[in-house]
Amino acid sequence: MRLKDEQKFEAIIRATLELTHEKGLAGIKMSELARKAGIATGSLYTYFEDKQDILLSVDREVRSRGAAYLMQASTDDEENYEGRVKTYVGQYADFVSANREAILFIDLLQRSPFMTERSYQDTVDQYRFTLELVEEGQNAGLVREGDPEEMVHVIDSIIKMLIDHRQTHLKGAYDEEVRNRCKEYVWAVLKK
Amino acid sequence: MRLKDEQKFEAIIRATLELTHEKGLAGIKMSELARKAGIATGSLYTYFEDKQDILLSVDREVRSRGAAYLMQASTDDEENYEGRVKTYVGQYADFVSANREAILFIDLLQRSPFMTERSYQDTVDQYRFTLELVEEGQNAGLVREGDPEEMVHVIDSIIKMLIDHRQTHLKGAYDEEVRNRCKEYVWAVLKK
Amino acid sequence: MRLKDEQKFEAIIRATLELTHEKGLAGIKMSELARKAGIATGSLYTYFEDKQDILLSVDREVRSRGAAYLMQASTDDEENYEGRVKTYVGQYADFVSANREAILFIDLLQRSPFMTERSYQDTVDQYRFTLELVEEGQNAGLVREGDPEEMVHVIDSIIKMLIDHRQTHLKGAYDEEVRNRCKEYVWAVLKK
Amino acid sequence: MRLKDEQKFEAIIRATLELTHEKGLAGIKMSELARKAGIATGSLYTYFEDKQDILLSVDREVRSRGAAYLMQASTDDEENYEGRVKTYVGQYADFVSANREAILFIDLLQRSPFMTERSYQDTVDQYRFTLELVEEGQNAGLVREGDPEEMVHVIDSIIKMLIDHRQTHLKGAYDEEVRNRCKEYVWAVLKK
DNA sequence: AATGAATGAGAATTCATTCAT
DNA sequence: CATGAATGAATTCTCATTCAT
Repeated sequence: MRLKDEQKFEAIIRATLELTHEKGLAGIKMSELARKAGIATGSLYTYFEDKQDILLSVDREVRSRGAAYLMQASTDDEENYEGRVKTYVGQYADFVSANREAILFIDLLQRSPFMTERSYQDTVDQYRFTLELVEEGQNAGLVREGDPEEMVHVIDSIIKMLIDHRQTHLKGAYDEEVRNRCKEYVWAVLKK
Repeated sequence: MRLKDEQKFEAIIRATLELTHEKGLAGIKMSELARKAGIATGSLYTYFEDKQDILLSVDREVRSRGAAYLMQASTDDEENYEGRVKTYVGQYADFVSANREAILFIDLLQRSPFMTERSYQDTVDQYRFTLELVEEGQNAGLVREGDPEEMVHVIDSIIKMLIDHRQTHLKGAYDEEVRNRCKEYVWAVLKK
Repeated sequence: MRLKDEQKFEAIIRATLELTHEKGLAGIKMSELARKAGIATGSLYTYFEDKQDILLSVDREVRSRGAAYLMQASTDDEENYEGRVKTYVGQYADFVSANREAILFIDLLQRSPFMTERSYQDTVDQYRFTLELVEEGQNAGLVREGDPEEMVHVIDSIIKMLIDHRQTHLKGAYDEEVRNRCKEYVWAVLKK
Repeated sequence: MRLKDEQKFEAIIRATLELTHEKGLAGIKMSELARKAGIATGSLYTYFEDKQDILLSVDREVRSRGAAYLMQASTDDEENYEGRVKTYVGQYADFVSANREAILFIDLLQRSPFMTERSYQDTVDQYRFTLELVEEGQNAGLVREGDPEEMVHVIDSIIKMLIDHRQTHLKGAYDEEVRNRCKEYVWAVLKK
């Protein structure tokens, strides 16, 4: 797998995300996928075992890229907690905006029959940094009591909804304004 | 269509929601759907034009039932605004919990090859009551400034996330505790 | 079969002919046939065994009516042979015009898989009168030499074509003019 | 469509004509058609959209070949008009005899649920040469008066009937004798 | 008898996967 | 390796026939 052409591998991933965005998981046909990736149908099988392999590989790839991004998100030099949270939320919002297709893909795959097993741990790992930020706030008495994990999910859903709503329903572009609203709403939920 | 038996119509809708929950949209086979609904495969075509017609009809049906439920939700005799919001959120949470399959279905259908077009208006109608509640709060100076429609979506996503997280990740049943947390988080987002 | 309602039997025959005219044999659906005949689908099976039985029955019925008509065609009191031929052709043309649907039906059924066997004799019987008229002319030295049976078929096809062409392509009604042209062309073929 | 193999396209057309001849239009099954054409069922869909597309394509193909044949039919070096007509009728009869399946197919397709619309023009084009020959004869005072188009149809039906009668009813082969009879009968109809 | 919904065998169609070029 | 036509198993859909009302 993935012998010669790293570029084609990339193209297939991109095509999968685009196609999922357009027609959902159920709408992915190997022939269309190939066309979108600019290769022949048969060539898909040079890079991947079968259809499920493509989907799971895209999932893996996209998750690891997301984790990498969130890992390197820095909040260090901010003085107070609220500021650090907002900085982080801003970064997270940027990431979500830049990776809407990937996020949708993961979301759909999660609840699909293609997903045989998916360790819950994966998801936890991904949110480790956010989780720690929330727990720190709780320890400092700045954040409301409650299951931090649940709170992370709520935060996550708020940010995704704000960005999706802006782009899908209002046809507007992601901008500083949405970014700030993410910060506001998240902080409203967190603060004691 | 739908000549004889209202019960069969119902059975098909129920079977569609169950099957979608179990295997995703792509996993719906007419034969299995018929078996689950307790009728012959061919009979599906007595009630519906084709597969897409089934899915779009289920979508329509489920949406209109949701809208009907939310319309009749009463908050009248509560004295103060906060109390009325929380009563409403509680009812909303009950509804979401009782209709998870339907909500998943709508969500998946949205991005699927079966969905040709979907007027945004549909969604707005559904949220009319919630929208009015938010606007009332803003007029009374009790709710934060901001696009009320966006706020409604945020509220919606918070409630759905809380319930989904409890049931999917924590394998817990929906109960008074989750219900209360919905109220808390929503109020935190709304209040000035 | 054909117990109570002779009228329904008639209606089914008429519906079959109409439907065949509109969509050909391949386009006959039991449900549509029933609707056109003004009865329920299931009722077709009260009058006929199955689909093939309908088609063969219609064939039998229509043929026997045609034969009856042609049998009673009279040419007796005309003085000369040419006049008798033309009188007969006129009557035959009237018949063809009045029974276009039935004639088309027989024609299509002839070459269809529904027609398991069809004794050649049937056809010959039908044309007996015409045949005798031709043979009489040959014996009197008024008609060209040649296989009389073949000649009858040629005459038949000329008349049908003239009437069909007028009605189908020219959208015109059958009238004295076409009737006369039938006589002319037929006599041109026959006369020595 | 029709990307690779012109031969397969040909095979499908041939198979369609054969199958129609054997079992009628209603008897054409995609699976059988594929078997007869020597390809897999699914491959039919590489060359054609669906069943209707096959039938209409065969119709188009067969008509255009017929038109091409009749176009190139030469009558040039014959001295007199009668001779030229007879030469042409002979060629026409050869063509009809060699293409009975195609002619049957067109005839059946005409009145079938597959035929949506069929411009009358198509047929006229096909007969252009015959038409001109008749008109020439009329102008020279050698051919009877009358609508030339109608006359062409009559001629056409005579030739088809003669050949069909010989082959179907008399089980005889097409030969010089039938060919000559075609000439005789047609000339009898035309000549003034 | 009449009705028309229900049935399911069978035909049409789709599409992941293979394979000859 | 790349290609895209070919394959046929799996699925959707049709419709003659049956049957409960």
